[in-house]
Amino acid sequence: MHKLRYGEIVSDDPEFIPEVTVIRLPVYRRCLVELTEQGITTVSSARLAAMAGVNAAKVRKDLSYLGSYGTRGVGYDVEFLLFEVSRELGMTTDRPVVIVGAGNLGSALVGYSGFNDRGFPVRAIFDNDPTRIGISLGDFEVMDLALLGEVVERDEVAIGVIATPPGSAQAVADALVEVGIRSILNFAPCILDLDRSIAVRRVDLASELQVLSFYQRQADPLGSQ
Amino acid sequence: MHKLRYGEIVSDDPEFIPEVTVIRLPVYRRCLVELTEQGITTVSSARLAAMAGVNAAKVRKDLSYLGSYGTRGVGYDVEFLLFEVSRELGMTTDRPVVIVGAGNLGSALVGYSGFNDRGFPVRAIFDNDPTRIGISLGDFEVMDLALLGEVVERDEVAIGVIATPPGSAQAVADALVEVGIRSILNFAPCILDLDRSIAVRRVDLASELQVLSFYQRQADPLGSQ
DNA sequence: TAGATTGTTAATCGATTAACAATC
DNA sequence: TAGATTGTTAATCGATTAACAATC
Repeated sequence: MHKLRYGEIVSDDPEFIPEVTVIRLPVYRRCLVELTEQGITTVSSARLAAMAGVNAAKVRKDLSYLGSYGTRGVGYDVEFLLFEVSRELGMTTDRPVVIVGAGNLGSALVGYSGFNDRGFPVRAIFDNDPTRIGISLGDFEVMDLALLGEVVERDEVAIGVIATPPGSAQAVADALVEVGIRSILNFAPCILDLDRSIAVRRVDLASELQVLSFYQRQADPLGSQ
Repeated sequence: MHKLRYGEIVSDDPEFIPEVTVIRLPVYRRCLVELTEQGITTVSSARLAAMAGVNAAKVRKDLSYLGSYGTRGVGYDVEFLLFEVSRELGMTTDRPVVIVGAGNLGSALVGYSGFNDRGFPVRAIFDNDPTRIGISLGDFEVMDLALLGEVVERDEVAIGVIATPPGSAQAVADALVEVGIRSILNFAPCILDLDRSIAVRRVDLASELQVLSFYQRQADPLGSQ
């Protein structure tokens, strides 16, 4: 079977799911979890759309990429759809995570329960600064980056999180790929140059604030010049 | 003058900049900062594109929304373009920030230097849990959420950051809007229901991991079922 | 002048959404 | 059966990008 690489465009492949749809799947999933908690067993595309903040046609189109999981005249079975979306997102198995960079952000992420709760258990946090190695952060002790390969192999780590300053991010990314990591979540404000087969998601907190700042300036141009 | 609201589509307005372009401006800005640090004074769209990980036509198109700041046959003056992009992003003035929610994530964000460094000084962190109020976090003491309005007015706070569990996020968002905040960065994994005039950016760390998990499952379907 | 590179147009591509037949 | 709602098609909309005249 042909295996899709991250970013590869094969829109006539029957298994192809557009990236914009993939990005919305976690939103739908969260809505379905909420419905389950409320004891609601069936949901229409209109209701799911209202919860997710999108329109109903988009929900139906997005879900149709996964299969025909709805029932005409009725809607979607919440439990079944939640299972299918979770499966599509590869959440039937845990994906262990390591964090590189034990500064403010890394220290926070290592203690962030949202990862563990959703099937992404943190296995270790690394740094290359001798003054940081050995420090205790909750249940973890900051490890020497030199031990990365060992931990990744031992704990079958699937995802590397980069929480270093931008200057070190590329070297860390290369090191992660070197030891076999294929998926990277990058918090450093820089663009990583990696093989197209490596999946990278970037989260840039300052960029988000800058986007808000842009719209604030537009809304009130005089007060902000 | 007609003032653009967040999300309002007025593509024939000569001042209109597509949101996709706005989202890329911080990336270009960071590249320009890097070029400045390297002492490079002129840059072509091709070089800027390579740094930003996009294509040159997109760079030129994006920058053309801001004005004609390049010189044919030469390129863009780095310093001048950096100034113009920064101005467009409303970065000529500081935008004070408050954080609501003093859990793991909020505690980390309050100490994250990336905010302060880029013109978004954190002014306070709030919680409504009596066991957290009064706790010291670096330079800050966790404040009672009841004092939100007072601080926002006194410090002319521009942006509210929500770092609460999803269950409290909507109430916190309503409280922020109530005291005059028009821009919100939401870390809670939920969709906020707010007036369209309020600019909201959502950062969902678990969603990002789920997207990576999706592509990992596609790359290796057998090992991850 | 010759070479380089922008700014912009127009073509292409992909995403969104309205509409409706299928069907529960 | 009548009403509801999906799944999918086709129309629309917007974003990307190739191409090139303008011009430094």
